[in-house]
Amino acid sequence: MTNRTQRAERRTDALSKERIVEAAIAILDESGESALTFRALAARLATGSGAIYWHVANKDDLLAAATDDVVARVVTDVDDGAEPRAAIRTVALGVFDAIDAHPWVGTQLTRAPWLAAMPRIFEAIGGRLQALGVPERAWFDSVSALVNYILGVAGQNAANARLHAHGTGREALLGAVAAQWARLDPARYPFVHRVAEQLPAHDDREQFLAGIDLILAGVTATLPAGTRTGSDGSRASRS
Amino acid sequence: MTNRTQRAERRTDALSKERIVEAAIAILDESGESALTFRALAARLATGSGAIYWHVANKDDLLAAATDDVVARVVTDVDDGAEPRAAIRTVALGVFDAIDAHPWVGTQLTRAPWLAAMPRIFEAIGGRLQALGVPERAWFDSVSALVNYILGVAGQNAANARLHAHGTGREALLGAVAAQWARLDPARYPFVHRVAEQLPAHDDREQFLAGIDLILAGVTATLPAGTRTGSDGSRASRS
DNA sequence: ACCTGAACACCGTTCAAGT
DNA sequence: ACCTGAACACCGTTCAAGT
Repeated sequence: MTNRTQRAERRTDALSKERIVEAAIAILDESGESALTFRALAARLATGSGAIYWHVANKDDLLAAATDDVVARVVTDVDDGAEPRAAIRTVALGVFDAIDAHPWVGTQLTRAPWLAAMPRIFEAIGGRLQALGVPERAWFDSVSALVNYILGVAGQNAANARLHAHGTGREALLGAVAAQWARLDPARYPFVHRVAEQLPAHDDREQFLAGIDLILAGVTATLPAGTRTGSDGSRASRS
Repeated sequence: MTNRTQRAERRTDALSKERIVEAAIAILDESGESALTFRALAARLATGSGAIYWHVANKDDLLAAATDDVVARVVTDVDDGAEPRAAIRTVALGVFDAIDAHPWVGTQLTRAPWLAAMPRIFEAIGGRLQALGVPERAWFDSVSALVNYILGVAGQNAANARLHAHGTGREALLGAVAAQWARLDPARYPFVHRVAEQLPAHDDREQFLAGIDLILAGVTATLPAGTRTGSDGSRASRS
């Protein structure tokens, strides 16, 4: 009987998967992916490194749980009544911003795409494709295209953030890449030369959205005749 | 004088960055990313681990060189006279197949996108967008969309390959994911449920191409009026 | 100039021992 | 049932010492 109440009144500092994941996210956000070690985690939780293994299978399991935590927060609260294309843009931007705030999420998403976070993204986007009038046989290819694009950007941003952590600022990084591209043989890399000029000034978030709009334009263009409704979503948004 | 000829007649087993990269690729292909250690590399090259550091800055440098090696082979030999859309598909498929054959390339490409391999892909695809009539202000966003999509798929494939290495076969993996998706609450994940059925039967390569076609359809759809030529590349290819 | 290999400062993970 | 922390089997990287 007393056991019962004791368990209910469990001290808040008792170890649990939730508290471990929470601490892991804090370390990842504060100090980056390389700072998350079982020793650092144990120190922050004031326990032994072995204790963590009682609640978590291994480091991959821990990272998967942390990633799912962040993604779940983003994907769920999107207005259900919104126009499908707008809703897809909102979801995609949500994932983009989440990775901007937690770059390690980008790394995880591209390394372990089958984890719990993935169905969340699939559902959030896929449901809207359906509403858009995309025929069922094209569903899978269409979500897949959008999600793979999002994951590609996620990986890039995470990689850039890794450099930022090493001291390089965003401008310095873009400048260095632009300079490297400008140094390539113009005869063999004419296109890269032209694009290099646009690189330092471009806005990551705007370019991300432009890509989403491009894919949505493709989805709309391949819609069965007579189903097309609303704008084609290809307008370059400037806000 | 004798030094001169001696250097020219250097034994083929002398250490060099090329030989190190070659050995690294062999280890990566034969035994996967986790098998590439400086100790294993030193053993294969019959030298000390420290010797490798004379020719290579660190492990990242080594992986970047190995990746560039593989990508360079793929991207260069694409027919220059081909129709732009067909050429883009060829380049994309080349990268896809390279990652299929060397999954570790996918990991690297998504982790270090600014490396030497990236301008190669940008040029190969961007040049064709130009030929397609895409206006200059849309170049950057368009290549970026295509390349990010390719990188997204690259990451996925690499992740899947990591599982394959751990013993799980492709069918078993797809089956497990499909089963996991089918177990989700149908009320909250209706779309995922429907798509789960298509998952085990789908062809990765075809789906990849479908995504490329979707983006190309979007590029075509947003082309200035009067510029559109040829097919819109949106045909769902079944072979 | 280039190579050797022991040593350093770490990791993730395990496990006997405790409560 | 849960926690402790030393120990194990690794890593990437460095560096004095060799040739």
